[in-house]
Amino acid sequence: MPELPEVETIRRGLAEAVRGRRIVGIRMTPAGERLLRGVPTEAFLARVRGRRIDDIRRRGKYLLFALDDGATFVAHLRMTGRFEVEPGDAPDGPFFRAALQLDDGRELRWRDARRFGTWAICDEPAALDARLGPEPLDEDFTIDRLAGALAGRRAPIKAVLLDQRRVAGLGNIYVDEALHLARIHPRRSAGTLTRDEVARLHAAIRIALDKGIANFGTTFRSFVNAFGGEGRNREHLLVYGRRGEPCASCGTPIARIVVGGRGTHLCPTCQPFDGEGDADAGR
DNA sequence: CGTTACCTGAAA
DNA sequence: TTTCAGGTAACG
Repeated sequence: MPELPEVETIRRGLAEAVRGRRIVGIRMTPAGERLLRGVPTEAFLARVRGRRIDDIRRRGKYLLFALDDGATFVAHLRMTGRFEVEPGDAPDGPFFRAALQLDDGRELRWRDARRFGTWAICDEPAALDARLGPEPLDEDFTIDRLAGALAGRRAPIKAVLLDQRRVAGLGNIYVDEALHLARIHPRRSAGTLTRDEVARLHAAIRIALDKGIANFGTTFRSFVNAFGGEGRNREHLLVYGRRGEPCASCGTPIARIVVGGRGTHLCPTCQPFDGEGDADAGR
């Protein structure tokens, strides 16, 4: 479900709703235990009970709750995880797995149909940097930095952009959108991009992500913000989920192919496969 | 490097 | 009934 813009949207909502609150307890369902990946609920509770949430940050697609003892509660929503802040007496609703109880009677509730999401306590959140590439919206994400991440890679550009160690926060939707904006075919071998193409891609990544944030995220299935509201970026997408619809630039029907095992949307006219080999719009 | 597994619901 | 799903880690 969530890529950088969706996680950022949730982060902003959570910052508004729960910053400064203390965690007074936890509710964990049997299906929710998997969240902790083997850490006993009691051990997790011992780390968070009584702690004040001083800040909510984001790194890539991770949500980081800075606690008042210096520890960090790290959550990843994977495909279908949701965080919503609700009154403690509201119904749990579908896919409810766990909740952190707050000192004002509300709860930070976790719902996750597919149960891929994870919760952890981390004493050294900087360790995430070893596994994650640069933040694409930060100053230090330069054209050179992107060029370095792509250099020598033979994998399709789309696969490289989805690799969180190269650039953090991009997922299937925004990669397709960025490649379309940059007029680059998703199957182009990453290392073959010209300097001009890398520069276009660099700008396109930021445009696609900024737009997603400005529209409060893209809701295709399960994404909702911290208050249960849907994002409105879906109607602004240029290619993702628009198979068969005319390209806004040239009118050619948007194609859907598979790249790196992922459904991939592109305009075969605006994004010709001219980098190597022969044109291949279909497939 | 590509493929599979992890789960389960929703859509085709 | 079958296919697909916005993510990632673990395979071979």
